[in-house]
Amino acid sequence: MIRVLVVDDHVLIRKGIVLLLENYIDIEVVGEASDGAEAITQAISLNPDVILMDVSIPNGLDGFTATQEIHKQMPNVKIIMLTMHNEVAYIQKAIAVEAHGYILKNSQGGILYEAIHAVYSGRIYYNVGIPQEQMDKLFEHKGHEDQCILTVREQEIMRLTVLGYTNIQIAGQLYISSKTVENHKSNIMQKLNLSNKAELIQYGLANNYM
Amino acid sequence: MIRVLVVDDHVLIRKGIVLLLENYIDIEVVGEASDGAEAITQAISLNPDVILMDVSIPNGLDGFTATQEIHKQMPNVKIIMLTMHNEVAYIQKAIAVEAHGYILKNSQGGILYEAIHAVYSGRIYYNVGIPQEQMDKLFEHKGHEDQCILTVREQEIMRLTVLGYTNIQIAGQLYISSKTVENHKSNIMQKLNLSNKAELIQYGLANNYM
DNA sequence: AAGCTAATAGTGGAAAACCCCTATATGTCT
DNA sequence: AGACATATAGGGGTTTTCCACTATTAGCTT
Repeated sequence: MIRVLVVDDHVLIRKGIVLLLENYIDIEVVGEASDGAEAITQAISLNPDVILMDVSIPNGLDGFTATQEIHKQMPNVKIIMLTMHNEVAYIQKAIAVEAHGYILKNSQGGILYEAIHAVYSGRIYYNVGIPQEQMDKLFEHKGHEDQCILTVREQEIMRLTVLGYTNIQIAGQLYISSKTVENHKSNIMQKLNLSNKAELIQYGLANNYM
Repeated sequence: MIRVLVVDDHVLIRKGIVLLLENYIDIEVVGEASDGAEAITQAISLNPDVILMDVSIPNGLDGFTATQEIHKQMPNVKIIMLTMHNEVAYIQKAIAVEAHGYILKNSQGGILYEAIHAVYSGRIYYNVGIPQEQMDKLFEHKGHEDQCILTVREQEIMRLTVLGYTNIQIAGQLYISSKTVENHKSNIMQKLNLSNKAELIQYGLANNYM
């Protein structure tokens, strides 16, 4: 019997997942939590085998941070990140906090079951919509890329880009050349493994560069 | 027996909702759809009593637009918007497209059941986290909505623009020409008296077009 | 029937962004 | 001293936006 804790702030979704898991006789949902803090206390008191952790839970403590914290306190618990985003930045973060699994909310129910069994057996299970070779790279870069932090200048560029300013406008505000702005942008994209402007913007929005 | 169609792009969530509804003997889930276009075809072929419609479904045709379209073709079908956002802008949109219900994904399961019964009986059921008086105002302003001067299409363009997509990407998502996207953008700028893209983006961000 | 709005699509030229490079100055760490 | 990171800037070519127009169709309203 695999004992599972389900963490998601949306009651409907949480209940749905719980019902889904009830179909499997070898899985038992032992608890639910709706935010990061609750996830941590529940993890400690229930000592589950596997935690299904939504990424975007509210109240400051997001799924990644909660995962890090739980890892520290209970190194044997396996954690699967559950998210709607299959963007590289999110996957990278999941790898950084050493989540054992990562699956999308638009996976089939069976995937969820597979993932739980995989991480329970000590395997890594990332079911994402990007090619395997790119995944390999992400895992390789894990060690020497502690947090993939942008420099102060890059953060400024990110912020102004999210706000819709053109390279020339940004250059004007920072008293530099628009070519330099271009370079910063492409450095940012490389660092974060983003492949186009939309991903850059959406990363910026998701990370409050506004 | 109330016949329900469930529309959500995330399989896990959709299956969860279906399982949740299976607990009620007077409700039957007759179909599922994962995007706006599918929702419309399913609605026509299945003729459900109630549609549970996620707001943020992909492929251009969002839940609001799909709702409008279904209203046109099948005026007797009741539609409940299902969303994670309790922001006024979304509620306003729901009222504008005359959705019969609006509930948050972090409602209890019972709320879902209540909402389905309410709209099936011809009532309006908005379960949102804002005070009643503000809701009343929103409903009052429905007719003479001087506030939201953007058309539904323009709102879509605005949203995708804020998210950083290029004209060509937006065109691809909405199955129109990039020239049309350009025109919508310039119409938006004229309507809102904005003079460049940065102002457009910042207006969009401030008004939750994300 | 005439007028209006929304949505669609086009032309053509100027401006800007994007992409792949190279390059320099200035730090800091080992 | 050498390696590395950061911030700066440019060349040159391709793609995309931006802008100011025109135009057509469908669906309303008066």
